[in-house]
Amino acid sequence: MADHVDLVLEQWGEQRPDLDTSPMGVVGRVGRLNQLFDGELRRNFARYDLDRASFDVLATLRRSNAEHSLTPAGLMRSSMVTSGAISQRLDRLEARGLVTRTPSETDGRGVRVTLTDQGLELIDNVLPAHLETEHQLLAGLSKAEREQFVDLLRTLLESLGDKRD
Amino acid sequence: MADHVDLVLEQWGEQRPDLDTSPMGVVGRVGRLNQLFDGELRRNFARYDLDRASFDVLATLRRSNAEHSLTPAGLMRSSMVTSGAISQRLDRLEARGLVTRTPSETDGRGVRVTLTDQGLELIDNVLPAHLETEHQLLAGLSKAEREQFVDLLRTLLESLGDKRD
DNA sequence: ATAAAGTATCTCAGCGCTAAGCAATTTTCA
DNA sequence: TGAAAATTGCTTAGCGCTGAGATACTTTAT
Repeated sequence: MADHVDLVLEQWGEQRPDLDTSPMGVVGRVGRLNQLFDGELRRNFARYDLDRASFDVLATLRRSNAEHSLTPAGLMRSSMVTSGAISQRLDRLEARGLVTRTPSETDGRGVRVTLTDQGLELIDNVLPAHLETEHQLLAGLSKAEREQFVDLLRTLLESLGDKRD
Repeated sequence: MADHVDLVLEQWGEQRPDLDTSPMGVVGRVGRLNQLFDGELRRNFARYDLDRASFDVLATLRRSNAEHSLTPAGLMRSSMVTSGAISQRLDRLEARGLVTRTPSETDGRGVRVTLTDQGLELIDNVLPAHLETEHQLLAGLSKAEREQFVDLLRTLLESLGDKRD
């Protein structure tokens, strides 16, 4: 009947009854949920010597096209981190032989990042367990509730300018 | 009609039509939403030389009780970070004169963290703008949708063991 | 009374990210 | 065409967090 954020809002009601702290009920819960998700997902990744950052790169390459390749800029847009973070992620993955970097043929500045056979094998091995974990994380919601939830999340994301890039 | 995650799911549908990737529609959006929230909130905090971590500590102390004090362990439970992180956060806040650390009178191991007058003034100054920012971040949802959203978030958090501590 | 287990807090090495800045290349547009 | 602006990818200093471990104190159990 009550989660941690309910307690937080009660406390605000006592100490600062003049403020409308209800927005925290949403923003706070989204942050907390994200942290709980993250902790649970990390356990799976660790079994393959992966973290969420590496997984994101490998998964993005895997789904992008049949060649499993993309530019660093493309990876950056998809993952919402800075270009420096992408460079470093690629350094690590390249050192492990999971991706390769080759110069673009059409753009002298560009690089093409491609999943190696080993990288492809790894991500395809991780994926089923990852999806099963995510599935279990959502077990507390009925199918109808999950759909409702997705609709609300999408509405909010769109209102904040989240786009298909 | 479509956000970034819709594109992601389309791509998975093309490259791995055998997998049920629908859980990503929830988990991915929660992560993305959290990052968008975070970026927007940071702008406000920066105006007061704060980050989200410092704000969380100050706000937790502010709402906890009339003395605005708590133990490091209490702060840790509330914020979902490790004890090391709390120690370092307190180091910074103490150096800025926003909180004090005094030995507990009843427990030789314990410490009581208290908001200074300056800390109290700062957090009370930041709060209204912070709430206004959060309010605007949620402007894309109607009142009814927001309530629905909160209910779903709470249901999910409870199912994951989120408690009132 | 005392040993063992538990708790509270802190320290620190290692890690990944950001922010700022750089070099190289491509695009824009007067 | 040529200069300015934009884009691409990289480097690096600085920062905050985690994870492991240390210290000191308290509680539990015998």
